[in-house]
Amino acid sequence: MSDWTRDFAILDALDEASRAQLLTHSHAMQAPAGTVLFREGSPCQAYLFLQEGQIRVQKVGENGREITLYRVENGQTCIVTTACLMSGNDYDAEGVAETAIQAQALPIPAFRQLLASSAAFRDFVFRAYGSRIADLLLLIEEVSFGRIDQRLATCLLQRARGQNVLSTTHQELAAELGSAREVISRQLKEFERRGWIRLGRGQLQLLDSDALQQLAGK
Amino acid sequence: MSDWTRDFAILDALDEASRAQLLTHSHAMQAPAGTVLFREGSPCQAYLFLQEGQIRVQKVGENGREITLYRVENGQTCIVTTACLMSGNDYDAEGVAETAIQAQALPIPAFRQLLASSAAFRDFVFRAYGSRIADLLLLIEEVSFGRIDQRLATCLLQRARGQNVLSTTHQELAAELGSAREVISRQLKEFERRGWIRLGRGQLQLLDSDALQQLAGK
DNA sequence: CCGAGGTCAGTGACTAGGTCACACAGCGGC
DNA sequence: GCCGCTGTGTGACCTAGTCACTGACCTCGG
Repeated sequence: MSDWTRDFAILDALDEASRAQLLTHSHAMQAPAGTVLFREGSPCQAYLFLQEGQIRVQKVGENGREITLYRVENGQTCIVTTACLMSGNDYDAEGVAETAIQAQALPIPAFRQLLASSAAFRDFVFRAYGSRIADLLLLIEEVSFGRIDQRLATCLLQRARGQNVLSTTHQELAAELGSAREVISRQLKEFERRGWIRLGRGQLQLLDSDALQQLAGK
Repeated sequence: MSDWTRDFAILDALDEASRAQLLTHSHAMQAPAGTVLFREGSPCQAYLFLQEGQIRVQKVGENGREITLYRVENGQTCIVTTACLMSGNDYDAEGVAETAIQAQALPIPAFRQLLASSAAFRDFVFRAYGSRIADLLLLIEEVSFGRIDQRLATCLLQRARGQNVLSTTHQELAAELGSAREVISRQLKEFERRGWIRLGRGQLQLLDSDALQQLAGK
């Protein structure tokens, strides 16, 4: 068994006994892209350390509209899972693997035990948890008070990550922002009219990132 | 010093040593109604057990619009505070005493120490924390996908708590829901037109709670 | 190669909700 | 009574979401 804990920078401070516990009690798991890892109402069984891939956590409304709450990436853990573990409630959001994923799962009893025995582990868990709450509050602020064009611009820049072509559908962007496909289509059309982007089926090219940046940062 | 820990049902399971620690390290504090307990950017210094009164935690947008995130009531603790304590970040929301409050404050070092030494204390903290996350997710869902008339109806019933007259302004209701005063005024007018409520300056009377209930529960 | 069916995007008409500007009513203090 | 403050009402306008429908492109099977 390789010592995957070394890949989690924040576990550096972990004492050797706790590290050993973590290694013996956790088990590797993987899932292909598209797997629904949990949905609303599922019970929560293990604490997850994500080693490879990306998980999108979202809320789905009755009318079918979706909104992405946050993403879990390499070396992170899932806050909703943590919340469920700690409160003992079922999941109240949905988690989907966006790419193939590779993770380590730590079952509840071992999780509780480690939480009790290791200050460093507690610190890791809490720090991750606390900073995600901040993200959720920010999301509430944006959804409540933000403009959709601004949020869309931000979203495009985030997804592009320096690249200037990104492959995605209007529907996906809408689900990301909790908006409707038509609204996104119209906004993108407007961006194109202004010469900021070029639209294509299933993809879109950034022509003027600076303009987007300026809109996003307003 | 009276043993206020007895007032917190969930602290029942606390062992005597931890209880004694809690008592010696915490100090009483109070504040009159309207006090701003913390705002965005304030550092967080203590874990709070609210003994008396009510705290509203809200986000304030740039344009001055507000939205209530949740309330802390008798015998509860403040999740954002917990999050800040655990992650070490500053507050990213604002807390206002809605009534005069009486609380016990537990400074960070003692908080961390108790978290380390007492499983029961950990359980208390986590359980409170986890269930509040669920509230936040629900709020995101409502703000993103919910209808304002429905949310307003729910809000009226909650505030009324069985009474049929409640004293509040349209502005306050708007701040509660993260909406605009005019929107709330118009909705209330519509409710009145339907004979569900009667409007008065600074107050409002519920005439047909059942109708509101039905709208709220749809 | 062609057509069927699926996915993706575009569009007009309409509704819900938020913004702005302003009028006016109730109410307390002088 | 008059002033000034707070709370409410309202019309015009704008942004965002909904609904219904069209057409473009893509793949796959015949």
